[in-house]
Amino acid sequence: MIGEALKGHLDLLLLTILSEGSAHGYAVIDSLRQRSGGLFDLPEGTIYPALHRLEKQGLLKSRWREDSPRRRRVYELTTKGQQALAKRQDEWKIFSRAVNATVRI
Amino acid sequence: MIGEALKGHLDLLLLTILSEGSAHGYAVIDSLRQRSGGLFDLPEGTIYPALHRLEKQGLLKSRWREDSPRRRRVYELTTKGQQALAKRQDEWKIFSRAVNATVRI
DNA sequence: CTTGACACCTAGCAACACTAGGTATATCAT
DNA sequence: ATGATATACCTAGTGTTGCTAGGTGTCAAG
Repeated sequence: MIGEALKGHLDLLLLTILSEGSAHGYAVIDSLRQRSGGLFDLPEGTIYPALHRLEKQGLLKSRWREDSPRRRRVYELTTKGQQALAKRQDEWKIFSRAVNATVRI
Repeated sequence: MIGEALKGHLDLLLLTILSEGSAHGYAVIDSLRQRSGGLFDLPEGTIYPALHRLEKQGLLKSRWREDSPRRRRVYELTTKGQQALAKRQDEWKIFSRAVNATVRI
């Protein structure tokens, strides 16, 4: 990635992906890579702890999917997670606008 | 500020401010507050260490301005700092575009 | 049967913004 | 005079975070 740029914005990305349907960790990594045009090619050591953190905060809930050939932990947004997503979207808009205003782009 | 959102983007802001003329720390804080519409109201404990860091990296150079009533350390961009600014601007564009693409704003 | 993709996990690290304290000078109101 | 406020600088320590680097195990392809 680009240094420390992602810090503080990863939650928004994860919540966004999961707002469009439940998914397991590895699939989230793929989605992020595809939707960002390859920029967000994040290591597992970034994604898994982040998902655990979000679940701990009550924004996600997970279950083991046993019917698939491989064991997978599938995450989905909680109601609280949906509200958090809306808030993070607002914060991103405000933040990016403020950066653009400061940098004059 | 908004949590950890600023992390990794502060250098871009500081280099931008100083690219438009030399300034001392306190003035930089004011500029950031004004240009961001009040959002970037950053504490001195954020600004001063950041300026020191940038100077250590050779992107800024500073001198004590003695002719003003108060002692002030005035910073200005080096050539290396100008190049770094251009790079940070590119990175910000790429990053914000990728976030917007992922979030679909 | 070994290589690689899939799929999960975590301890420890490095970087960063920030808190909370400090020093000192100038200005303004009481 | 004097206390308060704004200006102007500094830094040790903290908390959060993304990432590195290691690990386990399954499955398909060569």
